Amino acid sequence: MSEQEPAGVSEQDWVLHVDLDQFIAAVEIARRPELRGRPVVVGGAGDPTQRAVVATASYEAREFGVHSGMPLRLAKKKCPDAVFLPSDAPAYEEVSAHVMDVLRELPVVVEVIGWDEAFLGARTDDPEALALAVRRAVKAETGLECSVGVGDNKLRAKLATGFAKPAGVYRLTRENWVEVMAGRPVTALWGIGARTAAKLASLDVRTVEELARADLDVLAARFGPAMGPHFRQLALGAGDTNVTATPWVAKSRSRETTFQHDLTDPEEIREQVRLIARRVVEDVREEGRTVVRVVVKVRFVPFFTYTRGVSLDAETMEAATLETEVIEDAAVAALARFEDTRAVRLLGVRVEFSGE
DNA sequence: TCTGGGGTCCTAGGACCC
DNA sequence: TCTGGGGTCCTAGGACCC
Repeated sequence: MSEQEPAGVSEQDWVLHVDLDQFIAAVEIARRPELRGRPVVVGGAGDPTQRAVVATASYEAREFGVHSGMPLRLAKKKCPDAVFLPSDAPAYEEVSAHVMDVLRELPVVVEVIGWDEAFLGARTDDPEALALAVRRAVKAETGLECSVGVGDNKLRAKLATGFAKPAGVYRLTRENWVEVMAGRPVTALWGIGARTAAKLASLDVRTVEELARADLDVLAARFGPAMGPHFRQLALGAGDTNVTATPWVAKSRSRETTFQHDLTDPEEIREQVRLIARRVVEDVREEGRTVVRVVVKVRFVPFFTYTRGVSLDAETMEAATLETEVIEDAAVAALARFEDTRAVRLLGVRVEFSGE
């Protein structure tokens, strides 16, 4: 008893990544139990004849090849018997907030990174036990299943969750990184998508292992001084370990609309931009932040997307915080910088805030 | 695969300055 | 006016993520 307890000697810092399983579909099924076991597809207004895409498909719908980002029309073709539901953002936000509160009850630092995802920072000698405690608490308090990745940094924890799904726990660290990841395609990494993968393939780099061995100068020449070396770091499994509970502050806020029918009348296009600008102003009015720039996005038929922006001078900025019309006028001024007369399928307005 | 909506970060090129 | 070299800021586009 005289010996001092070697407190903390066997403990180390861990990053856990929690991801709710088929979150949006799960929320819908929770409030309509009769949907359990059926293919459920949530997205847009819930009408598969409209221009919209899948937000989330239930596991049953995924069996038919339906997945996030797929046009509803195509989802309907692949799975005619699926139940199509409209996306109900406020409902998901509410459930999400509840889940995050449950996580904050645990002895961890919670960093929210999306509706259905969070990193947890913890000091423990048994991260799997903690992960199971997370799963039990979320299930008990919200009825939702989640998967938990255990890692020695954020990248590995995030990727581990993919192997944990559904409703499981998986550990990915420097110990098993090579064994698990080396042979996988580079798109398995968080931050490398199809475009980058295609460019890498032209350098004869296709797997994680090949990227880890790739020449730094070649990568830098192809992808720039920051991204090139960054990609190789990803392939080595290197990543940030800092989990912070500091609330996220948006740098910009936007709204955009894809029209069911293309717009061709310039007057109507201006009116729609004003309407969208007003919606953005409503979103941000309460926050009282200084808007420094207003950017309009136009997607012409068939799918050419451009942006034009106007920066506000000091005087206008001051007025903008008080007068919604100032933002509207700025948006119309930005729109006027487009010279195209092609039909428009999407309009968007984004406001950027000052750095303070 | 006729391709949503809301965000972030990086890069390239031009303007401008010394 | 045949014309360097650097630094910084701004803008638009691209890529990625959920």
